[in-house]
Amino acid sequence: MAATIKDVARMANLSIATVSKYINGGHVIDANRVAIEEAIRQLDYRVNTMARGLKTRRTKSIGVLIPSVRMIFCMDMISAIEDELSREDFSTLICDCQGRPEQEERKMAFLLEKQVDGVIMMPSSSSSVAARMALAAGIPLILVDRPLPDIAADSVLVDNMTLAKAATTELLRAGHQRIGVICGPEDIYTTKQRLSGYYEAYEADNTQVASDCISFSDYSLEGGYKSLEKLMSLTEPPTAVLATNYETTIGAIMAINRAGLRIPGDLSFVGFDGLDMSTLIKPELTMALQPVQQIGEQAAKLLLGRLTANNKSDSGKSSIYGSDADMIPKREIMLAGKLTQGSSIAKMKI
Amino acid sequence: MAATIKDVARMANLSIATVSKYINGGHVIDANRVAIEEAIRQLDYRVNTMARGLKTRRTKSIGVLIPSVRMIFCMDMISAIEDELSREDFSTLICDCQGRPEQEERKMAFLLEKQVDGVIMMPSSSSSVAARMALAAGIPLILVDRPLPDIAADSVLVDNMTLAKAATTELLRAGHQRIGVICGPEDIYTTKQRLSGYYEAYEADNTQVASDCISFSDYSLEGGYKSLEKLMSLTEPPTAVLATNYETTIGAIMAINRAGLRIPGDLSFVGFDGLDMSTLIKPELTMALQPVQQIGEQAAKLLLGRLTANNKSDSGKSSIYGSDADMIPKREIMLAGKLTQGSSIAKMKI
DNA sequence: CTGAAAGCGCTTACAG
DNA sequence: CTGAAAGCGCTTACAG
Repeated sequence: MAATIKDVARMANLSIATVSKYINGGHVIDANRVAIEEAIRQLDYRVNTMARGLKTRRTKSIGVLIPSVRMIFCMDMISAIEDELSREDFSTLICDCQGRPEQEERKMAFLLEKQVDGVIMMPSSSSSVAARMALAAGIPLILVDRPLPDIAADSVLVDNMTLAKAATTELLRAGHQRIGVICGPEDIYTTKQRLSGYYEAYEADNTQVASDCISFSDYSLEGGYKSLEKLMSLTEPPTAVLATNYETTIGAIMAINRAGLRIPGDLSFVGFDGLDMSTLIKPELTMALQPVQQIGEQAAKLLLGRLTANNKSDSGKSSIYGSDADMIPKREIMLAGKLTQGSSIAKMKI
Repeated sequence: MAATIKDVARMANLSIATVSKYINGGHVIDANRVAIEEAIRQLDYRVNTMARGLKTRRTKSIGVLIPSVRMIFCMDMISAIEDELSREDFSTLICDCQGRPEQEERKMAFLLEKQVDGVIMMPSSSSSVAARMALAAGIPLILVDRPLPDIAADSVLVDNMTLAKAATTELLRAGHQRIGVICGPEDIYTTKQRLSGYYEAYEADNTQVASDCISFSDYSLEGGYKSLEKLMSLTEPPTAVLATNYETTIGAIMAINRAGLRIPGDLSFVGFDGLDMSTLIKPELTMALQPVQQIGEQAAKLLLGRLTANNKSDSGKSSIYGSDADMIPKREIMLAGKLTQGSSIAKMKI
C-alpha cells in the first residue's frame, strides 16, 4: 500500500495541511521541513495525482493530435513538445490519426474523455470539427504547422512561403528555368504556401513558370521517388528539383541515384528538412530547413501560458466575458526557416 | 462548469449510486436507463476520470518507454500499442530517451510519478535499473524487443536469430560466400541475435565466415550508408549484403545507388523491415520482416491481461505471496519474422 | 433493482 | 506558520 499524505503527517507529527503546504512549495519552519522531508523519504511517499487533480481540476496532461506518427517532422516536433512539457511536470498524450483524417474527431473525443488540460493539434485536413470540440470543452487549443479556417486559436506556423521562395530563387539565380518541385497533397496548407513561394520567386525573376514541372505527392518517401521519376521522364526534364519535405527529399535522392544521375552535374537539387543528411550526402545539399524543434517548443510554451492565465482567472472573480485567458488576444507565431548553403546547385550557362 | 454525476442523478430523479451503476455497465430498469441516457445527453456529462481513479486506484493510463522516437520500428510499434490500448479506454504516455540511455531512469520516474497502471518498455541498454523501478512500484512491466538480465517480466520478442539465419541462408544458397552484414551497435541484444543467425547459417552451410564483411553501425540511415561504403571499399568486397533494420536498409540502398551499383547485377541485397519500400525499389527486394504490428498488439494484450488479473486479486483476499498477478508465470512471447521473396538476389556461378 | 453513506487522498479558505 | 474541516466527484459494500 502506497503511503498517503496522512502517513507523512503522522510520522512528522504535523497536520496534513502543513505537509500539503510544504509539498506545494509553501514555507514551513525549518524543523518541520526536515521532519517532513525525512518522512517522505522513509515512506517513499508520492503525491496521488488523482486526488490532487480532483481538487485542482487539472490532470496535468495535454493531448497532442497529429496526422501520422510516420512523419519525421511530427516525431521531432513531438519530442520537443514532450521535453518542454515534462519540465513543467505535464504528461503528453499522443494521438495519431494513422494517416486517416476521419479519425481525427474520434481521437479528439478520446483526449477530451481523458480530460487533458489542453491540446496541441496539427490538423489532418481543413476540417475544423475536431478543433471546435476542444474549444467547446473550454480548454486551450494550439494549432501547429497548419492554421484552420474560422478557428480562433493560438498557432505556431513556419513562413513556408518565404522559405520556398528563397530556395527557388537560389535555383533561378543559378540560371535554372525549369525547376521541378515535389509538393505535398494539393489541398494542404503547407503545399499551397510552399507552392506560392515557388511562384513568387518566378514572378520576381520575371521568368515563366514551367507548370509541367510541378508534381504533387503524398509527402511520402515513395511519393518523392515517383515524383522525381515522373519529372525526369518529361520530354524536357527539369534541370533542377526542389523537394518540399523530409520524406520526399529522401525518396527523390533515391530515385536520382537510382537513375544514375549526379548532383549537381546532371541535376541540381534542393532538399527540405533533412539536416541529418548533410553529413551523408555528397556533395552537401543545399537545404530548406524548418525550425522543427522550435515549433514544438513554442507550441508547448504558448499552451503553458494559456494554462497559467486560466489558473489566475479561476482564483480571481470571473469575468462575464469568460475566463481571462479568453481575453488574451490569439497569438500567431510565425517562425522563419533557413536555407543552408550546400553545393548541390550547378550554375547554368545561359 | 462541467456536469457531475449528481446533476445527472437529479435530472433523472435517481440516486447517484444508480447512475453510477448504469455508467459502469450495471443493469437498471428500462425506464431509468432511458432517463439516465437522456440526462447524460442533455448535460453533456462525462465521467470525471480523476474522481473515478481516486476510488478505483487506477489511472487507466500506461507508460511506453522507448530509446528513441526516431526509429520507424518504435513508432510503428507504438502506433499498434496505442490502438490496442485505446480500445480498452487506456491512454498511452510515451516517453523516449532521445537516444540517451542515461535518460531512461528519469523517464521511468516520470511515468511512475504519473501513476501509470503499467509500463511497456523497450530497453535502451542492458541496464535493468529502470525496469526494477517499475517492479518496485508494484505495477506490471512488459519488455519488448529486448529482454533484460535478471528481470522476470513478461516479454514480447522476435525470433531474430531464425530470421537472420533464413536471410543469410538464402544468400548462401544462391552461391554467395562473402556476405556483408550491416549490424546495429555491437552490445545490443538484437544485434547479437541477428549476428548469431548469420553465423549459424554459415555454419550450417559449412562455409567460412568472412569476418571483414561484418560491419557494426548505430542502426541509423547514416550508419547504413557508411557501412555499405566501407564494405564495398574492401579489397575484396562482398557480393551480397544484408541490412538488419529499416534505417540501415534505406541508408545502404542510398549508398548502393550512389555508387552506381545495380541490384542484383552488381550486388545482391536483402533488406529488413521495409515493407513499404517494396513497391518502390525495383527489382523488388527480398526482405526480412518483423511482425511489428503484432509485437505492439501482443505487448498491449499481455499488459491488459496482467491488469485484469490484478483487479481480480484486489477484490479477493490477498495472498501472502503478493497479488495473484505475481503468481501467473512470466510469459515470453516469441514471434516469428518472415522472409519475402523478391528478386534482389543473383545466383553466383560457382 | 435502488439508495444512503462512507471514504478514496488531496487542497484550500478560514481561524488561530 | 499551523491545524481542523469541508469538499472535489466518484465507487462500493451494505441494506432494503
